[in-house]
Amino acid sequence: MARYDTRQRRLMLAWLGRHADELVSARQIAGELAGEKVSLSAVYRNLAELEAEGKVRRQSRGGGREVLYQYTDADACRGALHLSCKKCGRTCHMENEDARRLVEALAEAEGFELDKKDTVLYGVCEHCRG
Amino acid sequence: MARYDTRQRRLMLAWLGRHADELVSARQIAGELAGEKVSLSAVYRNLAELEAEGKVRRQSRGGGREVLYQYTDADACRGALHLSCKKCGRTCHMENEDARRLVEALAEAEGFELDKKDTVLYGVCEHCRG
DNA sequence: CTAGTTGCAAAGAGTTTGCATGGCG
DNA sequence: CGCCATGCAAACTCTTTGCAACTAG
Repeated sequence: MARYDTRQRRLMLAWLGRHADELVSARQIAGELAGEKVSLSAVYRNLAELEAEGKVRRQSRGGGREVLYQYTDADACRGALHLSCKKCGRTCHMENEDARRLVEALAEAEGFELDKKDTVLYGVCEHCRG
Repeated sequence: MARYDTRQRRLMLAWLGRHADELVSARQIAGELAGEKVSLSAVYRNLAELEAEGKVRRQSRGGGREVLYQYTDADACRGALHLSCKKCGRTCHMENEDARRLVEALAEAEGFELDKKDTVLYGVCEHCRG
């Protein structure tokens, strides 16, 4: 995957880098890069590839009415729980120790085995609460 | 909304009642009721109405690749956290007291204000763990 | 030169909508 | 009878795919 370093891929990664951890739609990315002549299909194909590589996470909002992509550092995600802020759209990672404790408490109280990589907690982040 | 009591609506509610708390797709519902001559558009329109009434929750799986509906008792959902089982597809409600504690712990540890009605925790339920 | 990538347009899947018809009250 | 709901097909949106042209290595 991603064997060639193309102009489109480079532009996309550059844009994503400037918007790391934000939730953005495919259309939005294509719109931003339209001036640079990057087609919508290239955006979709590269997003799929980045998702397979674990560099992009795909998630939805509004019960599936909106599909959004998020460029993240894969390492920061390992074993972390995702907290998505409804105000600023950013995602923070719950610290591993806290996450582990939460998962444990859930297993004990409800007998429910939480899958961290599939769940996203929605709410308002520390920064936006001020 | 739902001012008339139609045959289609009655059939849909009956079927949903038999599958309460399960995650089902619109297509699946329409398929089950196809023999009863209920059109796909009626299914969609009634689902939208039920969602507006708070009797059906819409949620997605696989980052938006799948949109599923869930018929729930609105009262049981008040203030509860949803736990969705990836194996049996059922949703259980986390007890209020436990949910409250979790929300509090999250606020304290991460400064994150969890929105219960928007988040769904994925994993494996007590029953399926055996 | 060879193989991965792109662009475009067509194909798909899922969902919504317009309009005439049908059915509840 | 009046108005809401339904069915059907067309319209839409988002995403994927086929294929010829292009380009990185």
